[in-house]
Amino acid sequence: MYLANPTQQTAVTTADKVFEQMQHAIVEGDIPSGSKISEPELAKRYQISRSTLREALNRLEKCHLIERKANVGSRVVDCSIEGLLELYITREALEGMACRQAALNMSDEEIVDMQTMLKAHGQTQELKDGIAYYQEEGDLDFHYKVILGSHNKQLIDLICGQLYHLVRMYRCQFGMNSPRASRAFNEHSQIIQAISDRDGELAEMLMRRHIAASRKNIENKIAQQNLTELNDRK
Amino acid sequence: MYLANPTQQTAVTTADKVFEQMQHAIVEGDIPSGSKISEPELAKRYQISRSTLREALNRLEKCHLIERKANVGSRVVDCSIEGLLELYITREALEGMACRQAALNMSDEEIVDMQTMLKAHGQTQELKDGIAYYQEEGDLDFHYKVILGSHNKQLIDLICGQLYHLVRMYRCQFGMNSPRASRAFNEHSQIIQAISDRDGELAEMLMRRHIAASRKNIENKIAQQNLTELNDRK
DNA sequence: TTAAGTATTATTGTCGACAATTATTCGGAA
DNA sequence: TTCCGAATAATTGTCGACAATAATACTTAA
Repeated sequence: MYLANPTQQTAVTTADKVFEQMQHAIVEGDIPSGSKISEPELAKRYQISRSTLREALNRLEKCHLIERKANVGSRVVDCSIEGLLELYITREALEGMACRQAALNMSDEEIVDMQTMLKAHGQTQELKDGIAYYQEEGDLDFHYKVILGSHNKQLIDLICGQLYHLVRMYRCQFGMNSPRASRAFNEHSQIIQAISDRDGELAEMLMRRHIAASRKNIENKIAQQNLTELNDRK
Repeated sequence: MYLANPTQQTAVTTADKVFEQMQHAIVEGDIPSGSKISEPELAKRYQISRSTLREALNRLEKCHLIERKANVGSRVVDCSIEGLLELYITREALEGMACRQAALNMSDEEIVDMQTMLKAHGQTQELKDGIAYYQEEGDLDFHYKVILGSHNKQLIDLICGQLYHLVRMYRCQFGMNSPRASRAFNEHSQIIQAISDRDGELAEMLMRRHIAASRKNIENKIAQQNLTELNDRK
């Protein structure tokens, strides 16, 4: 199942609904990464006029899932390794700062809530160890809670409203579930500890390491994957 | 005069042109911060249909200059002090990281170019000391060069394509030209030094301090301004 | 056969009108 | 007078058609 991000407001207009559908389709690769978007075709497929389709396309462009060129058309962004690494660099900067702000601005209730989640998360992990999926959901939940805890609208909008759609897209398309389950759990624990200690500096540092570790893990996986492909060809 | 940001591609379609005009108007306060946007009225003013106006509005929304609510309409974002501080927090995170990446990724030519700019900048400052305006332009030029030097599309797009429109808006509307002319120059020098030393860690740290100092300077100005207003009322 | 230029087709951009939703005004009852 | 509700007006969302631009196919000349 798809995890809705918490900043997304409920779709009211039909353009909103089509936007959400296309968002799913792009994130999960049903509309392939890098492919050109034909307005007439998609308008017909979703049974709407081109105007409302274009409205939906504008929102997709806003969260960096498609790119438009004037008088030429739209393409789905393509998932390159460079793009993935750039995304993680950006996450490191933004989520690191969000974590620092969370340590300063989170309410006590929010912190308790997060600790509760972590506990539940730990139990789930013990039960379904190896089953990556819930871990992934838990990971996203955790990150969302920290970001929202920053109480900084600018940060929240940039990360949840824009970056995380791309994050989910890369996770889907590169098949990167279940990264470092147990280590991630420990790292989450440390971060929550720093936040409840109101230690912004440490919180930022730990979050940055957490994301950097995730990035390096991905780099390794990709390198390993390339190696396997190389061997298969022989 | 208005300083175009370097990532903005030349306007080709009429929606683009209207977008640019409205962008100016909003940044400079001709369309007041916080005011509601009437689609029929603006379409008439710019002599275009509502469709192309809405296209322009979508781009304004993309760079966070207006906000839309379904079935209700658009408003120009309002410039609050909290918003300004949140913006600077975000800048600190993103530009700090951009600066680190610039230290790693900038070409030698780019570095030379930036050093040349700094030198010219210093002479201008000596000549027109006290005249804030050129200083401001120089400041933006410097920041743009560092950001572009990161060679990270994600960072470049987020900062130049989105944040900096808001930065310019706040600068205009709060009348914050000429902040800390001589100190800023020294800070810029140090940053360039760190970049040419390829010391990413130091470069990030210095850029973060530079922006944080700017933020604190603004906080002081606002506090002082409030104090003056309080005295005037007596 | 290849290359360039032109004609054709298809796609995107723009327009004005209608439908659906929200805001406002007006009237009546407490 | 004040508050609530219905009718009206205004605004936003959606639609289909036309205009302008880009991509494709075809023709012709070297």
